[in-house]
Amino acid sequence: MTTINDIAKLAGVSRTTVSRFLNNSGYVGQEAGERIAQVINETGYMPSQSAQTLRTKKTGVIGIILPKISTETSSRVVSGINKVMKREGMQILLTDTELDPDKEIEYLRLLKSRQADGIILLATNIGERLQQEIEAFPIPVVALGQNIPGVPSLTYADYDASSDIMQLLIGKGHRKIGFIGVSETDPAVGKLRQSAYTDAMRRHNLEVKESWMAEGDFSIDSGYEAMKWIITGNRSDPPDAVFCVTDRMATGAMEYLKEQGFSIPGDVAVAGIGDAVMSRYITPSLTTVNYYNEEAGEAVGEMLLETMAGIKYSKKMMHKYRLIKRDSVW
Amino acid sequence: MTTINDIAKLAGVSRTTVSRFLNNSGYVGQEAGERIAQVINETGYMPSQSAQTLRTKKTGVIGIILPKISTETSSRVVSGINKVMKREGMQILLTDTELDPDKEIEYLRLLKSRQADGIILLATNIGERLQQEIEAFPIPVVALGQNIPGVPSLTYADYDASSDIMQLLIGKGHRKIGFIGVSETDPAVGKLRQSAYTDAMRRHNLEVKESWMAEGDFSIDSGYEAMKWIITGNRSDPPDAVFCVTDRMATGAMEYLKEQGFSIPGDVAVAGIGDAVMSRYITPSLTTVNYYNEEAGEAVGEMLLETMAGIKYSKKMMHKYRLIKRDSVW
DNA sequence: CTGAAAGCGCTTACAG
DNA sequence: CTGAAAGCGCTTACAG
Repeated sequence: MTTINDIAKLAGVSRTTVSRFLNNSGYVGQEAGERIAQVINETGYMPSQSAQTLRTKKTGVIGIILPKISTETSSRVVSGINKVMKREGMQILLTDTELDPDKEIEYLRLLKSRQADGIILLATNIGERLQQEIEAFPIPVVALGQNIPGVPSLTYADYDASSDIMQLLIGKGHRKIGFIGVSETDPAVGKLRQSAYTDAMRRHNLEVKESWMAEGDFSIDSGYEAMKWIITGNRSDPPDAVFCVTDRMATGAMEYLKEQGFSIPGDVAVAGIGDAVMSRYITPSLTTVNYYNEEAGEAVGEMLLETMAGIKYSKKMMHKYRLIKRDSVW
Repeated sequence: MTTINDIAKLAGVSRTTVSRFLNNSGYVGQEAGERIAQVINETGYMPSQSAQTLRTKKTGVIGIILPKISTETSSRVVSGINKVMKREGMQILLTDTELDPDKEIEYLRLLKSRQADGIILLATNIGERLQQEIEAFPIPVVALGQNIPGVPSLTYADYDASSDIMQLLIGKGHRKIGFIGVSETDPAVGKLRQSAYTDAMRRHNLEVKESWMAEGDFSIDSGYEAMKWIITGNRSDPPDAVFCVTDRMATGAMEYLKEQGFSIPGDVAVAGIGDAVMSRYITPSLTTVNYYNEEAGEAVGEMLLETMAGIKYSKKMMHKYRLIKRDSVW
């Protein structure tokens, strides 16, 4: 590999001058500059990132910690983050916890060792240890999707969006509303969305039956199983609507309902959250809420940039969302 | 940041010894080792990657060049690659060309400057310049999805899979088969799949009507428009089946057909390629072929590892696939 | 306008 | 079993 020394020699100047030329810092004589430019061109020289990093402490890389790489939400978010990082000439280092909370800490450390300039964390839980780790962390961290104390966080409007869904369902006359959620260890998706459900039911004096509530694990299959469990357990008194905290689980739930001959939304209305592409094309199309994940990615990217620039206040923001009424709810 | 010098001082040894301890190279006294281990633990010390890289020329990072980040195929592939790279303790640097061929070269150079240990290229085209760039490239490159001359490549069985689809359609008695493809600048998806279509038609002495063939751009909408164009242009003699080279375009095509009151597969059978999750849940469910993208990602990851290990033969492999018969074809 | 020198944090012969 | 020293490829005061 050609180094800055080779360039200097070939151009007949010192490497100091080459460096100045490269970084556009300080004066470089006209003639010298031209010779350097030429040599660089001929050799296809590229400065060594690791040497630069060692000196400047800047890698030009930010790390993203994702719960799961191959998910529609993740890829939309990454796409948004990528958009702003590209603008800044920064690269992205992807990291995937596969939903294992321990890995969140592990990757935080890894990214530290790789000297990421900043980190975007899409946490699924926010335990003690995680918070401690971040507190003493030498690298700017921002969170997306979960509110982490002391960390600039961009969250989705989980409670509000869920309330809107419930409002819609109740407004349409549904009284017996089931719920398919996920584990409450996930504050945003698990707790918040469920609270919105129970709060809405109570606010309208509707019965919250334990047997109408089931828990899935984000997968389509788990939605199918959850729906099955609810229906099987309430043969005589099935719900007439079901709120699923995720489009994928809603898809599974619909699959079961259709198999069993329930008409949607005639017998049972169904609503989800997330606006997966699929939701528009299944039959009936799914009523859901769009979280503008890509824009959220951009926004959290900007937050990170600001934080990296030294703006230290702990910013909390909630991202916009939009209720999308389709055919699975009348 | 704590450095190896801090650790050495705190443990009362030289940094040479700490380095040996860290890398498990050469002898380290029992007692010294224990002290070092302790100090490292207390400080949470992590060696600086850039310093290590500068010395060893290994970054532990591989680059992936993707046509588009937020796509089901991409995320499956990345997930597979990630699986094997994680095993090797390597990180992934993601790069997204947004379907711009110039960026393929740009990112190749970028990854060179970042000293990626290897590169996996998911090209969409394979122009002159790209090949030249790779030829003189100092870093191992492998390709997925396209066969690049002189480069170890793992390709999908585009021709065979498409032929199978056509065989199925023809076997079911379809004679007037339409085609929705993509630009032929894409050798794999554009050319190969189309060749399989025209070859199959000719082999069975079926007419290949220009007006039954349309071109989309991978998007659902473009499938919709392509189908519309075909139907509109053939009012008196519409095809009774259509082969779409992509599930997303097939989804759009079905959407249009359903809107227009065609029954699927009664009036028009539809088939795609890719096995998007969605394909299983739309109505009717879509006949398609599964390319095992995640496994392909693993396989190409292994190919890269081998290439990095110095195995230089230009390996060409074709990945397995599976025809999935569902309800959009009788 | 330009260069010599120090130093970033490691690893690796080499010598003991 | 351990350490001193050189060097990886840069950038950045500093001096001229």
